[in-house]
Amino acid sequence: MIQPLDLCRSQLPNVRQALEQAEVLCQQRGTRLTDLRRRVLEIIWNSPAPLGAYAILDVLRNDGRQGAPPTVYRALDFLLEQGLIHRLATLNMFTGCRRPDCCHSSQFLICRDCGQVEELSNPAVDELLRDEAATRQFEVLAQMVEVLGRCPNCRGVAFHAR
Amino acid sequence: MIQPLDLCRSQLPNVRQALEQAEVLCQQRGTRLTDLRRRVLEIIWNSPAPLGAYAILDVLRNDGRQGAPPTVYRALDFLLEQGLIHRLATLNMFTGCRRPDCCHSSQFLICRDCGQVEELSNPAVDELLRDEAATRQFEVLAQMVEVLGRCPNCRGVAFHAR
DNA sequence: TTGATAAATGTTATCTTATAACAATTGTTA
DNA sequence: TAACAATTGTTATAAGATAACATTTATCAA
Ligand SMILES: [Zn+2]
Ligand SMILES: [Zn+2]
Ligand SMILES: [Zn+2]
Ligand SMILES: [Zn+2]
Repeated sequence: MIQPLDLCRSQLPNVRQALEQAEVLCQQRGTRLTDLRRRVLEIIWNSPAPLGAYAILDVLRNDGRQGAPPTVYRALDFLLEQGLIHRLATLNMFTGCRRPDCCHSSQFLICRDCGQVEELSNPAVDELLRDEAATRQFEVLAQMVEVLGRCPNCRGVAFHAR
Repeated sequence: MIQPLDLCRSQLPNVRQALEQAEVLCQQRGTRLTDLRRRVLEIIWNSPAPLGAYAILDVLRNDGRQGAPPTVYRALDFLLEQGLIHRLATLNMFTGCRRPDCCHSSQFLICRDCGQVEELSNPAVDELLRDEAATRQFEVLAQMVEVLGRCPNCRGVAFHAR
């Protein structure tokens, strides 16, 4: 069976890098990046666009592995806890974190057409929201900032456009 | 049957105001705020915390009205289109818009404990995100900014705390 | 090495959120 | 009043997520 997307073990350089970094981080933290968890992370990184839990499950089953939704969601929970992936609330999907080494608040540019996601980490956004919260004596626990739109590719922005 | 929350036609001043404003806006726009749509808006405004679609459906059925999920979702779609309500992606819930008259991007402070929501509309946040997007030639279609945390009440912030 | 314990995964069932498809009703206009 | 469009009712189902318990695997002390 041929996969429509390249979700097999293609091992693009950035994917290998992400996996290696995850390995190191988990070792440092004393947490266990098991086969299943590593594979889920790999599936997410191999996808050009964020994936939903059930899409991940499909790939796992294609691997020949047994599993049901909890299998995937537990792996995702671990990866979220470790900051190795992010959940996109507007899409109910998951995407690999570009900076899993440092705790950060991020903003996402999500292309409506091709699904590609860009992860930003602009401290000014974070500060602005913290200021607004502080003014109202509101304690911030988490931020979700997602911008939906169209990426340059899907807009057909000319190559020479500065 | 007694309602746990005050979701009946309590007609708090701000609720009445919101409904009247919705009426006016729809008239100006030539859109139809039908009984069902008005009632759904009223249910949302009567609730101290945002409501899910199925919670709204429960109230409608308590009204003695017939209905199924599509009944509610269609009304919600209309209210969203008209900018009379917002959808909170992190909660899958809906809350009344505080400024339905003018198009705006908003930020939400959502209390994890009591569910209360504060709607902000800080243009600086909007601009910052637009700038980031523009830098990357990304066309912005919608923004979702939700801050999860704890409100002053739930933190037990002292009354005299400046 | 073995037994006890904790952690991770498998499995079944169920819950929540959302939509597709089509029928019936209501409103609008010619 | 007939024709048409918009709204609502109805049934069924898709999609996302979790609860509860069984089984397996890893860890560690004896
Ligand atoms: Zn990140
Ligand atoms: Zn795109
Ligand atoms: Zn608003
Ligand atoms: Zn609170």
